[in-house]
Amino acid sequence: MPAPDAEPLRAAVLDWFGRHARDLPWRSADCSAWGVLVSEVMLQQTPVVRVEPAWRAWMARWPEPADLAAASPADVLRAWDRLGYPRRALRLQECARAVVERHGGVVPAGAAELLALPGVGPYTAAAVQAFAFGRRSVVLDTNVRRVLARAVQGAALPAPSQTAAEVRLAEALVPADDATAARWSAASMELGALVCTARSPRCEECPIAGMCAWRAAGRPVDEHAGRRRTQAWAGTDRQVRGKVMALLREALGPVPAEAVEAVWPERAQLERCVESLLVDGLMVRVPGADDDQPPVYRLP
DNA sequence: AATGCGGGGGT
DNA sequence: ACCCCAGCATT
Repeated sequence: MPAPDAEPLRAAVLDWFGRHARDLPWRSADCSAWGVLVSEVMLQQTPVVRVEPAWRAWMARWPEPADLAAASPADVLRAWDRLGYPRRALRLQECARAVVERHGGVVPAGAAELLALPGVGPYTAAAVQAFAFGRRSVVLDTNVRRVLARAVQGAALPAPSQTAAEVRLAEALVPADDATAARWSAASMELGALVCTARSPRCEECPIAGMCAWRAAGRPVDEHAGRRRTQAWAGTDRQVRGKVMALLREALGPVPAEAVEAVWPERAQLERCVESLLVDGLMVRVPGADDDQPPVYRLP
């Protein structure tokens, strides 16, 4: 299964990348390693088009780890705005503080040091090594997984969860030298993002259509279809938490309990969500002045 | 290995 | 309506 024709495949993708790579700000030659790390955390489950303006504003406001480390969490959460999963914003600030405390304010280049940072997992650590430091690493995100599933494995889509076999395959395809490996990582991701897309792939524009196992097999349907149930959204705790966070972000000051309760009619669910937001450190409860006065809530 | 965790845009 | 998006932390 490890593609016998790895070299032509890599060459075609790298050549295509040279002509079609997007001009994203975190790819700029003068972007700092911290800028790359910030972009990667923002891009964890949030599309590029929504991250780009947020990243520009964020980096203008807090250009160095020490700047973000010194900010108030409330400001951080407001600047995060609607990027989603606001716990990531808190982790990014914890990450900034860890970089300052453990590494003197300089983003580390080693895999172990990167993985030890809050909010940094296998993907992000590999991405920072490649894109910030030009080092060889195995960058295996949803885009690369899909490209490899189709081109090499002949499947419509990768398995719901990442397998060890996928990591081995990806590893086998990464070029040996640092510079080419880093460029391959960006190129294979970009191909998945722009051409080999999940929904309606543009095979007619694909530089490796001629060597694609999925296309050669007649583009069979997804074998995991039906087993991919999406998480419901309407009425979930995630939706309720999102409403509470939106209220707190937009408020100028502390919010009365009554206003928090107004965002959702089901009392028990709202209480559960408020408690979880408190546990997550995404909000703070300030007791009322009197014992029988209701509390107020604010961002941390 | 499974779950929980936002929010918006494309199809 | 449904699906997807440069995942991570926790259980």
